[in-house]
Amino acid sequence: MTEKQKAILNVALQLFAERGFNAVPTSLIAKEAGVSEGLIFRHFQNKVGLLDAIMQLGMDNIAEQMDELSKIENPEELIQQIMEMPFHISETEFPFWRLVYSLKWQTAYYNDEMSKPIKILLIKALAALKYNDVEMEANLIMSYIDGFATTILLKGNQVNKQQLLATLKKKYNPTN
Amino acid sequence: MTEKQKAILNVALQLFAERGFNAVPTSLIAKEAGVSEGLIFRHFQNKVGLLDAIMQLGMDNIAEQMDELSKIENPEELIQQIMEMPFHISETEFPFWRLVYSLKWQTAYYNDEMSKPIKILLIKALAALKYNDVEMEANLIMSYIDGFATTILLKGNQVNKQQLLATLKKKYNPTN
Amino acid sequence: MTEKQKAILNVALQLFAERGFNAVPTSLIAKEAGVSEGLIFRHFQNKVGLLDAIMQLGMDNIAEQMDELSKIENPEELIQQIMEMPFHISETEFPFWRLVYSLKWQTAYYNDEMSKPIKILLIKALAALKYNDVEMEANLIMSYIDGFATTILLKGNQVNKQQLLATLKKKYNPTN
Amino acid sequence: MTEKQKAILNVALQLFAERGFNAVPTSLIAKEAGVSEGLIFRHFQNKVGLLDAIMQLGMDNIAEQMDELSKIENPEELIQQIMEMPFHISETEFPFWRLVYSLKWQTAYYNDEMSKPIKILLIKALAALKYNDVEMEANLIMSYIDGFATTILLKGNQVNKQQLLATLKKKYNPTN
DNA sequence: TATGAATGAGGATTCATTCAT
DNA sequence: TATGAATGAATCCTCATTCAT
Repeated sequence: MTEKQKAILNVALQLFAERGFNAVPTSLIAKEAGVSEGLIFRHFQNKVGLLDAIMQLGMDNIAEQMDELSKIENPEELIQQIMEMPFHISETEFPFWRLVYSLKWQTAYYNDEMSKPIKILLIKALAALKYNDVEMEANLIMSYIDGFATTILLKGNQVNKQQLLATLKKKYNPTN
Repeated sequence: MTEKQKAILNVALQLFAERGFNAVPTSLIAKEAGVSEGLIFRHFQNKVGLLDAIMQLGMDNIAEQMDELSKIENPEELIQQIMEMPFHISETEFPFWRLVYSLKWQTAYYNDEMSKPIKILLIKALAALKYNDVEMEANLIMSYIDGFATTILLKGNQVNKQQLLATLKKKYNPTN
Repeated sequence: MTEKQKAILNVALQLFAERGFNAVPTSLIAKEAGVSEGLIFRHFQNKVGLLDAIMQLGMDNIAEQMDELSKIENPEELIQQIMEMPFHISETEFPFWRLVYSLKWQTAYYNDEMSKPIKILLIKALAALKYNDVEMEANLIMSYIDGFATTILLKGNQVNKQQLLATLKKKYNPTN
Repeated sequence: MTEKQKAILNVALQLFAERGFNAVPTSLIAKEAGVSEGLIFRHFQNKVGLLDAIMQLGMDNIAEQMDELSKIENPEELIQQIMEMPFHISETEFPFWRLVYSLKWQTAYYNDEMSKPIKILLIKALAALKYNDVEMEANLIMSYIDGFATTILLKGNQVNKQQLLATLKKKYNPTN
């Protein structure tokens, strides 16, 4: 991958995340990335192809994080870690996750591809803990996660992440 | 308000909610509403004006619900009712809430205007219960709400709302 | 049909006939017709839609001429008239026929839709004259017609049409 | 001429003949020929240069056929041979002749360069036969040729060439 | 109030062509 | 000789918006 390709992907991710996919013209991406508009199409076929490439890259990163999580053997610990995920999103990952969440609301694209692997891990851990309704409990936790992710991604530093997490930890106990 | 105005507002709401504001051309709204393209602009000035009108109408509805909530005097009961709000969104309100949530992700428009009155109510109730960090606790609950709203609005009937609510009720106790 | 629609159709026909469909940008059509480029697409959907409209109009005209021809009862006379068709193309019909012939060479579009009704008439007349191989004789005459049309449409007034027709008439006798 | 040059010329000829010069992007030629896009321009300067090279090659081939024809001393025989030319186009020459005929209809390029040498030969033969209006008779025959070429190049094997030629031979006698 | 023809700026995409390697 | 990344002008088309009726 050339430097210019990387520049396009980076700039497009930032802009899509900030303004939404449909609100960003390819001409702006080209300008901000310092490349000709034609180059976007040469490398990614069309605007959706560019989005696909961005999502693919992001999913590759997630795959690594998933690998880390799946190494955790204690189910309680695993559930805890999964619930804390939104709190550990790094600055560099913010744009990607903003994009993922904004796309959720446009039926046309990627709905919840992104969350499936997490849910599978969760279900395994919950089953190990002998929950009655594993599916429903997983839904509940996934909802929590979506809620925290929404707050953190949208409010940014308007909210004290560490304190919020502490409050959550006091309250939530997976085994009760 | 004429029948045609209502038709425009209805159709626009449905389409904006399904595809996102930017992805819906005014020409399509006109066609689906059975009116001329010009009429939209005569009534609402421009596309953003149409969105404003939709949001205003939605907020008027919420105001009524707020009035109901603010009549609850028991703070625990109030908190409970607020947390359950996403579970009580009626089918007819789905498009409006989908629109609200999708707009959250596009910095350009309405960020959280919509949630402020709820948060204020919540803070009052939490203060009455002598919470230490009222603001943080309110943030936590607002996150929960966003999470459940996301699940319910996006998954629709793929998820069993009643069961999910029951599971939540077992777990969550505002005073612990 | 508005004046502007007619202007677009006229200008497009002239330009397509002169330079070929693919070599004419819609921006040029708009400019020459004195309309905005958008109007072309509003009325004809896309560039091919514009071509379709032009062809449809032309075919409607031909239908009238076909009606005239089909009234001729004497088969020899009919064949004679058909063979002379290229010589009677009026100045105003030139662009249309140039377009028809130029499109023949681009497999993607209208191949010989245009000539079918003529061939059918021809076959009927030849059958009435008890030809052995009616189909083959029709092919021969259609080839002649294509040849004369090619000469007349491409050479314009470089060639003396009347004299050429006279020479042909001396030579060709359908019944020999 | 390298293999790659030949590949470019071959592929370009096929594509130009099938779809028309303007409808074929150089990128497609490069891809189908298995060469880089830049190579076309290194060898042929620009797209028109490529067309020129194709036409030149074709004309060189025709020159050979012209030499053969010009050896025929009997004028009646010569005229006969010229009229039969379209029937003797080999499969491999089809694309070239299709291209020649399609270009006739786009004023920008080669008009009838290609037919001039044939017409000269024809005029010589007709003069030898003491025709009154040699020019007009030549035009008539050239029209026939264009007509048969059109039929044969466009209808391909939908039409029985041998039978059509036989029918023509029965009918046409240059000296009547 | 309502229509729908018309506009023009801008959007995605294509394509001939250049150039560093 | 050959590649393929890169360009930028041009092309088809969309869309919010205006305006005469």
